Amino acid sequence: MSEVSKEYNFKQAEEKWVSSWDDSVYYFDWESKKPQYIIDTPPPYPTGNFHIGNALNWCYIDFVARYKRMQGYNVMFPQGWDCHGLPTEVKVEEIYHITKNQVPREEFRRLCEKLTEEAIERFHKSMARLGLSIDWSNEYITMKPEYYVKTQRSFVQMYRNGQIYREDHPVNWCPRCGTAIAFAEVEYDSRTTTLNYMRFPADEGFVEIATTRPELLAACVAVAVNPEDERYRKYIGKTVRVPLFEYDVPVLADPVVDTKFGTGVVMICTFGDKQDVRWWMEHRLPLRQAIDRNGLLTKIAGPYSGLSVDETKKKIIQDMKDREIIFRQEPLEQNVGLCWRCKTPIEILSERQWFVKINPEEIRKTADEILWIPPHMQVRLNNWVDSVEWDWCISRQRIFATPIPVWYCKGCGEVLVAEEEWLPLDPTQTNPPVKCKCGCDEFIPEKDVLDTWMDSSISALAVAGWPDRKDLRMPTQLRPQGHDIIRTWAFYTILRCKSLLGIRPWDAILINGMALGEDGHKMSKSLNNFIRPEEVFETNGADALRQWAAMGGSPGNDIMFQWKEITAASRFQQKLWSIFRFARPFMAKTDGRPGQVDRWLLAELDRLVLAATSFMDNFQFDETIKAIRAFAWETLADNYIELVKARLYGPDCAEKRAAQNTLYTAIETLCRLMAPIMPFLSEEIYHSLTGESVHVQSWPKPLGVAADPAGLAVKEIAAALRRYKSERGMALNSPLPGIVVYSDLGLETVDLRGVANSHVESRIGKPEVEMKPVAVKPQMKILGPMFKDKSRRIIKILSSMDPAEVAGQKAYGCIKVDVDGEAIDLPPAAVELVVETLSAGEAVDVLGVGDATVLVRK
RNA sequence: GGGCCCGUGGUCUAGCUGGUUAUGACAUCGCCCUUACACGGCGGGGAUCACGCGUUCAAAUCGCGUCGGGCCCA
Repeated sequence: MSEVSKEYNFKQAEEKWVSSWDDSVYYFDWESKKPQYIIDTPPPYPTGNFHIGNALNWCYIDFVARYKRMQGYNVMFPQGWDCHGLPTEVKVEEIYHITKNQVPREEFRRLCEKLTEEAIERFHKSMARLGLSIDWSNEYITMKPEYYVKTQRSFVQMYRNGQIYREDHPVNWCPRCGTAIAFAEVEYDSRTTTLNYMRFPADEGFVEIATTRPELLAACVAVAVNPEDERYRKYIGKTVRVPLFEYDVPVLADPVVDTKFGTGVVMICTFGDKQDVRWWMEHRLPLRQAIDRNGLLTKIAGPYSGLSVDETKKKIIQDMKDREIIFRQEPLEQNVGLCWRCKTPIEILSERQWFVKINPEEIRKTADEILWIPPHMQVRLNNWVDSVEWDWCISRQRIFATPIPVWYCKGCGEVLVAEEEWLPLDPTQTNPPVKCKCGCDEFIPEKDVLDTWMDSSISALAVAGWPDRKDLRMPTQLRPQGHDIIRTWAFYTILRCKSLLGIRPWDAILINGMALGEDGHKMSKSLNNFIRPEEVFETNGADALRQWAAMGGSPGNDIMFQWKEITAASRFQQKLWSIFRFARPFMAKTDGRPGQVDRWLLAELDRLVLAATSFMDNFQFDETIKAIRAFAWETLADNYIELVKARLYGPDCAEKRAAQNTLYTAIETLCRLMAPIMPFLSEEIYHSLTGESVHVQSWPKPLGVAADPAGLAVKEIAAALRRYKSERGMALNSPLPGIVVYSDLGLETVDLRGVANSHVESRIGKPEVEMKPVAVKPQMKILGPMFKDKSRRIIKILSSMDPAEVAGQKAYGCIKVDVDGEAIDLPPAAVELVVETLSAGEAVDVLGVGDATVLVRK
């Protein structure tokens, strides 16, 4: 038998298994008769590196995937890459010092693809090192034609179904990125701006208006007042004159106008903010676009045209001050919409864009069919759905994204949407194979591309075999994701799946929290609280990081990265290793009939199996790992192994074989229970024990061993004897002069001898010592429901009674109490007694352990 | 301004469909090198479960309010 090192060499073991495991055992089997379990895994954005937050998310997924596989499911744990989008474009522009328009489209796209491929390679390495059981036969890469053909087909189908349309509509616009963005991509930040008070000439005198955006003066299409506002009632229906630009706009009445803000008169521009859009639509106002796609003022801004928003603001304020149009200014805290990517303030422009219809009712109903873990996360989705005002703008004026498969006829302007069989294609590279209805065969390609969420929101469909497989596997079983993308990825996926197939995308959605740094803040490089998974792989290994993820608490909670958790995880691994090292020479599958102590251990093991199964079924990974640790460390190592050591060291006999067999069963089962959370150490031990991989084994089932109270009693007596020695300063291996154990259970003494290091006698019954009841402990659990409001009185009376008297009555089967003259009978279970054992002989110590009594000769 | 989550020993955390002595980890104190493990063993100390009111025989757990922290949205 080869040497087993004293310390568990996690690095050597983990690296060995990473390079020798055969990934094909994790492949989804499309032909299998087993029940399917498809996980709609997040396709990460391949920029930068795999970070701790990813690791947390993927640990959850891997726990579930491995567990379900062992439970006999045909599991699919696919891995996608959400490649397209602005961050990669921006990175390419940085690296090559170019802008997207300085190189041909195809060239720019190629540079983006190259950068993405490199990132995917890095992610692959980290993921393998973390021990993820990914099904690489189901990898998808959204920038590849094999995937984006699906995105394009989904576009075409939704267009034909009337769920996608093209229209002039206000959109959020990022002037820096030069593209439209969706609301989900707008974030808000509080900034101090200036509220400018200015005078608009009216028929009689002036109307005073307060605005934060004087640079939009040329876009003013109306002013509005509250109809209840006495001050301005006379102006309603009349016009006022826009200063500087000298044209008239109507004065509208709208109850939304806040009479207490500014002067109570608001300028409506197209468009300063979302509220302007609402008013513009409601009152059917004209459009005056003063800002263009580059964030510069248009020609309607007269002298300011061609200037940026900031320049205009400065200049126009000065001009209006000079002419005494602006008569007052004050600072104001205001929330500004920013582009999520580059933090540039967004503008709202009216643009001809492509939109996906949003039906809030349908999304809410579909979300109700999904199991949300934890449930309150569904509220976040509902809040978002309720706040949606416009349809989803899906066209982007960028390059690195899925092309919109559309052309416009040069002759008649007719929109030509590609047929599904023509796909995949890029209209800027390919002409349609048909002529337009008008006979013209010249087309203008659609240069806009699709929002990246159009790619990733069909991930569930794509992995389940849509659109080509006849045996489409929808709905999938699980969507794991973070709570930060509920309003985007979860929302869009539900929307698209419902629109395309009319069903829910998943049976359940499991939300993980964010990984926080040790200081409790979100991990970021700028806060210097950033830990890379690779660091942990080096110092403590992947299993330790996985245990941290499991220990983090209930799903959905943000969890802090803590080195002490990693250290604790490593210690547990070392403990398991020591257990294995000790047990290895003894473990064997033999015929020994289990004794009382063995049966106790096996019953505890059954309890662990049942608990772990229920925890895993409910995604309570923290409870699972805690239960495993408690069993391995306390039950198995500190109690069972200490008890059976003497038997194992002794010569071959039935009792020894029973212990050998029990030890084998316990460790073999433990490995299978640990396999989803600690795949490396479990494999290391299991493989050495059986020669097989633990990852193709089944999840343990209880053996059906009934708990034997005698085994538990022996374990407790052993603990009491160890304590007895410890308290008297005796070495734990020093012999006690002699022990007699009294119990009605007929206790086996074989293991007590090893603990006492002396002869142990077991007798039935009670010893000749006085057992004196000294206190009565009322059992509220029983008394409360039985006697309700009387229970408080009963407790008082019980505590005033002689404990010996109560003990006597309890033994008799009924405790009589007198409550204010009323005689009440209590069941024996209503009280427990605290018993003090008094030594009768002079040379004996008496230990009361449960129902057993131990006499220790002095 | 609205919604959601959270506030438990020094630190982090479990429990929260109400019912013995409130879970675990780390830290801390005492004793112990007992032939798997000192990254160990045995034992101990440490919590008015944020605060207030209420419901109840009984509240960390349910309700209302206050304060504090976080997230999402306007």
